[in-house]
Amino acid sequence: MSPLQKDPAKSEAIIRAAIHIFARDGLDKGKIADIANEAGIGKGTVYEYFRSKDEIFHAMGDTIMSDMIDASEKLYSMDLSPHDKLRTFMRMNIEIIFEMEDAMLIMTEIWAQGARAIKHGEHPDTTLYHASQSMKQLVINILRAGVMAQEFREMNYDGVATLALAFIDGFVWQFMVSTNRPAFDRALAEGIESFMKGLER
Amino acid sequence: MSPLQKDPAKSEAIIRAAIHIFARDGLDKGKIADIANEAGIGKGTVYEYFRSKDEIFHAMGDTIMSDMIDASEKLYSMDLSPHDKLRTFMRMNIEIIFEMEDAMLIMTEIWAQGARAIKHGEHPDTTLYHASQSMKQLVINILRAGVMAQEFREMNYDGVATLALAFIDGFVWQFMVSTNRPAFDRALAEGIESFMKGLER
DNA sequence: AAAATATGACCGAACAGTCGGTCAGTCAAG
DNA sequence: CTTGACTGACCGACTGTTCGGTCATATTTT
Repeated sequence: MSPLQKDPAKSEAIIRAAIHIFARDGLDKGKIADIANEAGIGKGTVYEYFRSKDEIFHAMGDTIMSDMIDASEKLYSMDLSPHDKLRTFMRMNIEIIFEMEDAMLIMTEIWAQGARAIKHGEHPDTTLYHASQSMKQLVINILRAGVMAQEFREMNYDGVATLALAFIDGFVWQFMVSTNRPAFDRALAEGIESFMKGLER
Repeated sequence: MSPLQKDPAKSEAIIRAAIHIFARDGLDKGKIADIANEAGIGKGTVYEYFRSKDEIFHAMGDTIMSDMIDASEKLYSMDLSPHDKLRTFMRMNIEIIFEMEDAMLIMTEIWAQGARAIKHGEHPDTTLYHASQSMKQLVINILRAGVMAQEFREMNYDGVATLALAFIDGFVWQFMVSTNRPAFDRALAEGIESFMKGLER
């Protein structure tokens, strides 16, 4: 289950290649052969580092999510008023996700798989679940600080945090099929303002 | 390209079966044989009605999107104040999408495919594109009426409409991996209130 | 130092399972 | 008898995984 040992640099190269290939071709259509090729190694070698295609999915998901959480936590620890922190958090999160274009497409598929697993009564991928919980907690902390500081109105924290995350997800989502970048930027600015306005006292 | 003729009832049965099977197993893993079986016909007969698996995807996408737009337009034509109409529109849209659980999972994959197509410089599935445009237009119409009636503040319509749709998408999205229905309902109520508050004059 | 030996990372040809799509034949209707 | 809807056994392309063998490097022996 845990990644096999050997050269960790090669293991990373495989993950990097996998992210590129799977984003381009999809989780099912992406071929191990192409990943090996992109990583500059033989097909057989991939199996020296990962037991199966599925294990690559998981390792890839872990990498992506921890990158995302790291970036969020960096934002979170910036020294800003709750108001500015939340505004920045949302804008930058969207931009980070957007820059990780490849990762974004993969997360979409993994998320869909998770939803399917839940429908089947199975356990969803726990990495994904924990990541989204920890993102929500970050937002709740900002909101709570804002209410303390009397910058925001009283609110149901969980509800507003869900709104904020829904907003982030949804915007990225919409963006994926948007070809008009300037219009998107304007929409984002207005969207954030409108959201912030809903938090005023 | 257009669906072959013959018995239209059977054609619909195939689409219905396809929606169920593809939602359960994913677009790639879903087997034609299973669809045929679920529709109560032989595998070969499927190919009397559709030329390929891909043509089934398209027909299925068309069916789902037109169902969704029909439902939205019904909401849109209700006789309510802009304020109530928007609130209702958002809540009911989320509930509609949520009830079409199978469709939701399929749309996710089709959307991801569209995003991939755009990245490749190809044309995305036009059905999806037009559908999302027409949803946005519906929201813009409501917003504009609200500003006319002095119920809403002045705003950038496109931006706020994008926010509203992002909110709907994102909420559904979050919900797909949520197992706690009551908490979700509370979050939804708070989310909508917060959103509406952002539109006040 | 040089030769002999051992190690294990690396490789890609071959294998085996899976499905989308085909088609020769069956069957029912007119 | 003719037509055409229907069927499922079959084909072949595709690709995840395996595995026997290669080779660069490290270690031991002489």
